Amino acid sequence: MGAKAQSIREKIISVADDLFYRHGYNRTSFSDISAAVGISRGNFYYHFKAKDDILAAVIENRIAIITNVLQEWDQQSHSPRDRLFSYVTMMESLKDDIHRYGCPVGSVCSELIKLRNIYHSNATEMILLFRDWMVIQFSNLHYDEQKSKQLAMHLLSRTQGISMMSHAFADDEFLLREMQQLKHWIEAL
Amino acid sequence: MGAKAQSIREKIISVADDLFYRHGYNRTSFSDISAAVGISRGNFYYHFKAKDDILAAVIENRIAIITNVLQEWDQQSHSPRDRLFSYVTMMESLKDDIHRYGCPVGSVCSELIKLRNIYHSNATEMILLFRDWMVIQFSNLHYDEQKSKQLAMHLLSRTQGISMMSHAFADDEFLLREMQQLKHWIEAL
DNA sequence: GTCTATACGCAGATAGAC
DNA sequence: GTCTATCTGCGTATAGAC
Repeated sequence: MGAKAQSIREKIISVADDLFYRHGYNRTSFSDISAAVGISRGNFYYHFKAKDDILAAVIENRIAIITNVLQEWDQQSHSPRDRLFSYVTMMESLKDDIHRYGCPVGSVCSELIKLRNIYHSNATEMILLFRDWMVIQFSNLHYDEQKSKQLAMHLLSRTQGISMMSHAFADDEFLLREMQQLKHWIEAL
Repeated sequence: MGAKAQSIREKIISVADDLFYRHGYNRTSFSDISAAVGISRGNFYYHFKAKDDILAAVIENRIAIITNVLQEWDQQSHSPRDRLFSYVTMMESLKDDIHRYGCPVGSVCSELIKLRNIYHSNATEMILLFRDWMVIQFSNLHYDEQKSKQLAMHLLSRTQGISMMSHAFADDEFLLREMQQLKHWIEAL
């Protein structure tokens, strides 16, 4: 960490992450990744034995990033409501990307589940990071464990649905309007 | 219509529809479809020139089916609320399939958008059939056109999110609980 | 109409030179 | 470590026999 330049391996991961998100895992070939990184296809296998290995590294990397973000939100605010607001605010700030490519977490998960990829459970684990974090926030709002879990699943399904519809249709106002509703929902809890 | 036996063409369409839904468009090969239909791969091209042609036919077929369903709901009830209930009830009855394979409409749409498939707009048209029908129901509940459209998009995004989360996680109660909430939401309109 | 045989291209993966 | 050359398998698509 703190290195001036990314290692090749790190560069592959960040490029692959971007391409997996924008084009999907299946549509992203070794040629695509190696061309974007600026290395030959053959060189690839020095760093990763197989395509799934890159996927595993990408997911691992994302899990680390998500974990860090959740910690930051915890530090930035001690009110459960404000923390939940941070999540919604993040989704708002991603609105252009979501509109173009879908939810960064959800779209990859959906694809991997359908592909029956061996790492699909690693992918869904990303969502579970958010869910478990949300459960804590709702618990701190004095809901019991069962209810907190239900509320977390509800909030996640809301944002997933909003992302999907925003991705499928060109309605600029839609995402922001729905996120505003979610903020009111959080306030009223 | 009313034929005792499906034509080969019709059988290909219904088999392809099923496989596209359960395994996704990309993962479904000509071999898969022809094996399921019981014909040779070569024979395939007598009925459809290319894979995209089957997709187009599948979507066209679905659009016809959806149109019929919406008409049925219109005939079965004259109350806008009851009609909207029909939609939610349908989603409830599909809960096992949704859990296993995702929303029959949404999952294919999401995939085709990501694939940048030329027929992705035909696919999203399926969702628009539902949306426009919902807009009529909300209008009949005396909402203005803009608000009706927003409510329709809201309802669709809710069901899409519920489908996605139900598909991603093995929570049997989740879908039914959320659909119940949607019914309350419709009642309170 | 339905079949078999085959062409073609692409993506994943390997071997070996440098 | 990075490259070029090459292999293999699969999926789409075509040709032509029956």
